[in-house]
Amino acid sequence: MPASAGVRRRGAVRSEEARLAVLEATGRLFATQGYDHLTIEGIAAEAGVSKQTIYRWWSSKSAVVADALIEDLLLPDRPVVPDTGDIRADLIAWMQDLLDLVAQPGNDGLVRSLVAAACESTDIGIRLNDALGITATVSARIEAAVAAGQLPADLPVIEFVRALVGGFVLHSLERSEPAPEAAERLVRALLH
Amino acid sequence: MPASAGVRRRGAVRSEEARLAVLEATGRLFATQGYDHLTIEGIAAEAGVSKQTIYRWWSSKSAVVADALIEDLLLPDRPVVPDTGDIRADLIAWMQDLLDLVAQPGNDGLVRSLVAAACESTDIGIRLNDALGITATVSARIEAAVAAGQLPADLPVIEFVRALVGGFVLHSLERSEPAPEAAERLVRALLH
Amino acid sequence: MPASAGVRRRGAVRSEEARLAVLEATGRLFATQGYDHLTIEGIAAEAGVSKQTIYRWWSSKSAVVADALIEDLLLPDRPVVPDTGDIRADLIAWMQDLLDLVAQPGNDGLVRSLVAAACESTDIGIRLNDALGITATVSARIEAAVAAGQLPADLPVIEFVRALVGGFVLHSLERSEPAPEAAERLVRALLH
Amino acid sequence: MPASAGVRRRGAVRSEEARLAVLEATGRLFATQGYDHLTIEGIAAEAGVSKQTIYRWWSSKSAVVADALIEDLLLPDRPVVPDTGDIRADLIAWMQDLLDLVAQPGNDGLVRSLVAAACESTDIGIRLNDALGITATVSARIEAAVAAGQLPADLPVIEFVRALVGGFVLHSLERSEPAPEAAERLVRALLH
DNA sequence: CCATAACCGAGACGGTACGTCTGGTCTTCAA
DNA sequence: TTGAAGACCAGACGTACCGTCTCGGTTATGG
Repeated sequence: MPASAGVRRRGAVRSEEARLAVLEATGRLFATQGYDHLTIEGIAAEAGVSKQTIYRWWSSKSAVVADALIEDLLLPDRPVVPDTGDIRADLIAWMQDLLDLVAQPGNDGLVRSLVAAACESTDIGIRLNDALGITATVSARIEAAVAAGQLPADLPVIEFVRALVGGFVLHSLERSEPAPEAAERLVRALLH
Repeated sequence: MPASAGVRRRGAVRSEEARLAVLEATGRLFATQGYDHLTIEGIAAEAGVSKQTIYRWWSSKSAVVADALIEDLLLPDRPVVPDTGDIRADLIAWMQDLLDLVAQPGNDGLVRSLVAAACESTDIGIRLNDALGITATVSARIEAAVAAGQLPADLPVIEFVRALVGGFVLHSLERSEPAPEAAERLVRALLH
Repeated sequence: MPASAGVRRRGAVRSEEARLAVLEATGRLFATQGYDHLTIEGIAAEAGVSKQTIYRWWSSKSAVVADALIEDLLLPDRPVVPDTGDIRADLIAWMQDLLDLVAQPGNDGLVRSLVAAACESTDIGIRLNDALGITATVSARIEAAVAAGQLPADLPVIEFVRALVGGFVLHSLERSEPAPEAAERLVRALLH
Repeated sequence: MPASAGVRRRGAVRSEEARLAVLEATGRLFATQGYDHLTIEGIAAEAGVSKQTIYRWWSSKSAVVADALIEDLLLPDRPVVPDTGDIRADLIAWMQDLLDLVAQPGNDGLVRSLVAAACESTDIGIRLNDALGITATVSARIEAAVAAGQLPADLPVIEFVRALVGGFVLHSLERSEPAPEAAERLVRALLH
């Protein structure tokens, strides 16, 4: 029995159209301007929505971004972790895809923006992992490799993934020139 | 006579007093308010300096912070990497010191602020590593361990350090509760 | 159905309270500081209003002053032109009242400020005459005198008034000491 | 050689070159930008002179302008009052020349600028009359006309001139369109 | 079939900080 | 000692957003 339905309160219902317009506008502006140049007024204008409508449903800029993140409107085309059975080769390939992605013109500030957003908001920090599919996908592959005996049984998987992604993030923050062997070296630092 | 001195240009010389006052004010405010609540006007007021003097010598907030960073005015008391001969134990101890440092009240947002600053500015991103003494000290210890045969000869040292610090940074961004074995697990993820 | 109402534009309506606070603050500051020491920030602070509210409705300092002028908030107590039937005596009396007004302490720079304002802004220049009541009141008296045969039938009234007030203004700009017969001499220069 | 010169004080003497450069630069900028957009820094730059050199010798912007005025660098080509024996015709002609002068493109703000300068500075206000040649030339003509019996013997000459010029000034401040009979009407307002 | 209540757009409001500009003072160097 | 150069403090400029609020208008229940 859906007791939850309860007394449906009177009045107009939340406009799904407005909700989506806001999140999509956020995605567009995030891609072009980056996180810190994102403004509530800018989102409202881009979405054709009033500021009040945003403030009614989200508490802050970072909350809007966090929502856009879990709706998959910020990073539409994420690389997936391949599965060839060779964990080392798979991680290198995945790392390379990530490096290629951020090396593409227009994606310069993508990592920086995401990290900046994570710095401002606990929510984003937490969801970043989830939304990136990191925990879900990579961790699963790592655990499979552990089970297959390719990696030590007592490997702290979460920390391993964190180190891998963290290495990638710091590399991006340094804006190092894209070295061809960067992916291979990073993985080798962890799997030696 | 040192002709190298060249033609010293005329006019009053830059006030070292003002320069230091700005950087020290930046350090104080950074500690108390964090990077994003830092304002040029606030720094000017705290330093007893006019805004124009800041804009004359620095191009942006992040440039000021970058300078304060390399003058060691942002993180006065950084943990040092111990050297007992056991590289694993040393890294764990160092990691633990770092975790303890950011766990102290008032240092909550320290890592977040630094990373946020690094997101905004290439300079800060680059100098963050240098200024943290990471490259200098940790790398030296790692290389010594490689030379001593404790670590593989072909270990990519830079990437190793990046993964270690990156893991620490992501851990901080997630605001995970401080687990007692966090340091040990992170190091074990890399040295397995 | 009141079709006349038209499409009343949506959104909050302009705050009459804020509008008046700005103009009254302008009047107060104009009296104490004069036109050129008047600042938008000063007006905003005095009025308890944000700068943006001023910039939203007025294009410049002079526009604010022009508005304060036509709302009669700059020169609250202006002398009126008497009407005894003797046009010469009336003009002398009025001139004397004006001279006395600007001779009062605190009113030193009043004329200078008004003229300075008129120099900067076409609007103020035009409204200055209107607002001073010059055109309306004095011109009417002159025309009555013309009709009564006290003055020539072809007297260019506008130019006559302009010369009278202009003489007064130049006298004020010269900061001449207040001569007792100044009013009488000025009128006699015109009515000889 | 005048021994009276006494003990010529030591050190370099004031540079006449710099003094003139400042006044000429002031004249140029005054013509192009008007009084209120004139800045000390702008004059210094235009003159190739340091700010300090200006502040050492003049107390304010208006003092520089006042000096430029009496050196005849602000209004190089002033109309002169003709002398045909017919005082009415002469004044009309002179008035017309003045109106034509300010009607020329580029001279739009000339009167406004001068009056604005006079508003700021007593010195300028006083010298304006002198420098305009008003007192010297016009007054002489008026007095001659009085002596010739063309004007009443008891005419207050100073006030008469003031009314004439004041009428012209107010006319300019109003930015009225240039009427062909403006000069004639203004003079007729005074000589009726 | 209203009345109520919550929605929506628009946009005004008091604020904070921005980055620029000018003013007036000062310090340093060269002549 | 002067003039040129230019750093310094001070503070106003006009702009951009912030987060809150008040409007007039639009749905959707529920009495």
